Amino acid sequence: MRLEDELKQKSFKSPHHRMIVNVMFTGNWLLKELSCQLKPLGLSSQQNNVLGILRGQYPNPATLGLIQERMMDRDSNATRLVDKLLEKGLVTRCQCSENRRKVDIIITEKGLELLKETDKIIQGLEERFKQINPDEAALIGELMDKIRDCH
Amino acid sequence: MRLEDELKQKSFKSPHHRMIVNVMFTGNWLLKELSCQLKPLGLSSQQNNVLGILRGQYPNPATLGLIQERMMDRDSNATRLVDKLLEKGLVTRCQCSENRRKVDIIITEKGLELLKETDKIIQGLEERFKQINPDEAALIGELMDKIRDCH
DNA sequence: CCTATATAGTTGTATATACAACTTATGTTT
DNA sequence: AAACATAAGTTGTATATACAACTATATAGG
Repeated sequence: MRLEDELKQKSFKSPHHRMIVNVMFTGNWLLKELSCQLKPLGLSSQQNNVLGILRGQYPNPATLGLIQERMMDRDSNATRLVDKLLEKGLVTRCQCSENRRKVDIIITEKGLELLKETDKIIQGLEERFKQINPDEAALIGELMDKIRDCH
Repeated sequence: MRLEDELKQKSFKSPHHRMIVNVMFTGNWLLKELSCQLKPLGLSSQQNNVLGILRGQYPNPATLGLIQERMMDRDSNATRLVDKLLEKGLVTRCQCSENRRKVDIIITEKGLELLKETDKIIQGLEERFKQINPDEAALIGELMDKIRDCH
């Protein structure tokens, strides 16, 4: 559906205005599609994001700082996200012996297993977008980079 | 900055995967840019969104239902958003006499004045994206529509 | 009419988010 | 080595969000 129909709005002031609103709207739309599919697994999109980062480090530990700088949404509270994952047994956490200010966080076997499920969800999402061909997908990616490159 | 550098990640599994992550990331990034500029005016982006919808109806009233179906984020609680705007004197609210289940919400003069300020902010944002030319902006808009058009 | 159903908002609650203040540990000066 | 500064996490709190349950009004059927 066109953005104008989604928002029941006749038009936008300029192509740039329409672009800004549409990227925010579509980003949020995508996030909700994803969240809603992750929910049955008991994961929020942010928790899934953290798990993915931990898998990237596996079998090495990650610190909260490392997690934070790689998260999609930097402002959220990594400590409490990790708390949640800990409760579910998806990660382990212990004080780093070399630098006791740091905490070492490692994804567990159970966490890795769960990620296999979420991988399938992401893959399902990708397949849902087959009306977008790979060239277009790449183009969209480049254009997004370009939007953020405005200083 | 490229998405890979933002997230300190080497690569993505496919152009589609990169697209999905990049649209979510960039949408959120845009939202924060906007929110952070609206904050000095004491408005959240959602409150600004509602005010804009009310201006679209002005001088006619809008009901909560109408607001809800036009909001960028439909799941948020329109009642409480309007409460906030009411506290700030930016809207009036009264029971609709023809159908007493409905409430008529109208933007006040003060609300209209404030929107002039937020218009400037949006315009400022648009100008920040001058590295994107109007054709590209239009293209991005169309591609966003296409992403959501996947049934 | 009286009951059932649908509509329009409101309220409650659990969770999440944003931001600032606070600990604790390490590094740096003098 | 004491004092100060910085770094890495944690905690507190106010606000926001998501979802479900609830209230009040209106419409429709028997």
